[in-house]
Amino acid sequence: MYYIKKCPECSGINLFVNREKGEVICKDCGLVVEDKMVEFGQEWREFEDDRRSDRVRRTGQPMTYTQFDQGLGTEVGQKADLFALGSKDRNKFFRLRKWQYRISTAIERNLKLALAELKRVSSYLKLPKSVEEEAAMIYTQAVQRGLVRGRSMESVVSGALYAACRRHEVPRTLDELSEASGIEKKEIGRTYRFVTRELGITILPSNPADYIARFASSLKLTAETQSKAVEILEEAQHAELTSGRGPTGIAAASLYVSALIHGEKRTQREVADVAGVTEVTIRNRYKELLEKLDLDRELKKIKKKIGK
DNA sequence: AAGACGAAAGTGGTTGA
DNA sequence: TCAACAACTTTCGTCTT
Repeated sequence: MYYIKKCPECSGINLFVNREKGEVICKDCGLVVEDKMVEFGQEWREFEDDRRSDRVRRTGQPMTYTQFDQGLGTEVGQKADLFALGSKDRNKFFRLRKWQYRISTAIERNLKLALAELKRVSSYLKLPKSVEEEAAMIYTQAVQRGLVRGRSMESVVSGALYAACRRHEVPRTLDELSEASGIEKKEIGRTYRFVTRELGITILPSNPADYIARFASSLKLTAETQSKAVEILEEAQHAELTSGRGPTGIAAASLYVSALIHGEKRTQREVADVAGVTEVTIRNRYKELLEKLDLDRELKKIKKKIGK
């Protein structure tokens, strides 16, 4: 086996190996560099001529939520079963099958459409397969619990994706989801909260550090600046400047300061744009950072250097 | 002229009575 | 269910480079 050191897509250095899923993910751009290294976690094999149903159900694997019926279908009987029934039971049989058909086709139709949309948005954002899979699972559960009723399918898809991103620590901002899906930001936020609450999905508060790599690369900042930003961030967390604040704002401010220190100045506007916050927020965080962590020293040093 | 800074008013969400 | 509240945004005027 060989090791990839740089992301072929964006040349980022933040490659992340997920052993369970057998994936290498670039944390900068979300590209799945290699997702078929080894198929971990799968004990299912094609054995000679077992009947399909036996095989499928022995372990329940492989099962994928990105297929509309998860690779498992349920049917009420086959035509052949009819011959075994009397006429009373035959009516019952037809009724049941009709209901089954109605319910399952409604859900399946919905899932087919929704999963197509989900894949579209996911590939637009270059999300790793594992995230897509998780989002599909969340969506499927949402449909089965009837949570889509009264909401647009697309918004639930976006909400599921957003939740999946958070859980996999490759967060995208609501703005990015919004751009990719064409759904309003607040709508995505609303359904996201609703769905996670109803399904009892717990989401850790997102860590600002997860955003740093991506923001830094779209601002074309060096690796040193990036790691300095992470340091600043950690200090900030230690000084309890982070709780209750929007993670993107903090990530943006850390990057801004770090860029100043390393003489790679970016304007507040540039940083604000990639982070999806306003300059004002950056200023506020920035001010707090300067007050609490005496970064003044470092900044003054830099100023002197430039002054020469 | 562009960027940085800060004040003031508005928005949407959370919380606690 | 409503009001208070904190974070964040929008807008705009002023200062700095």
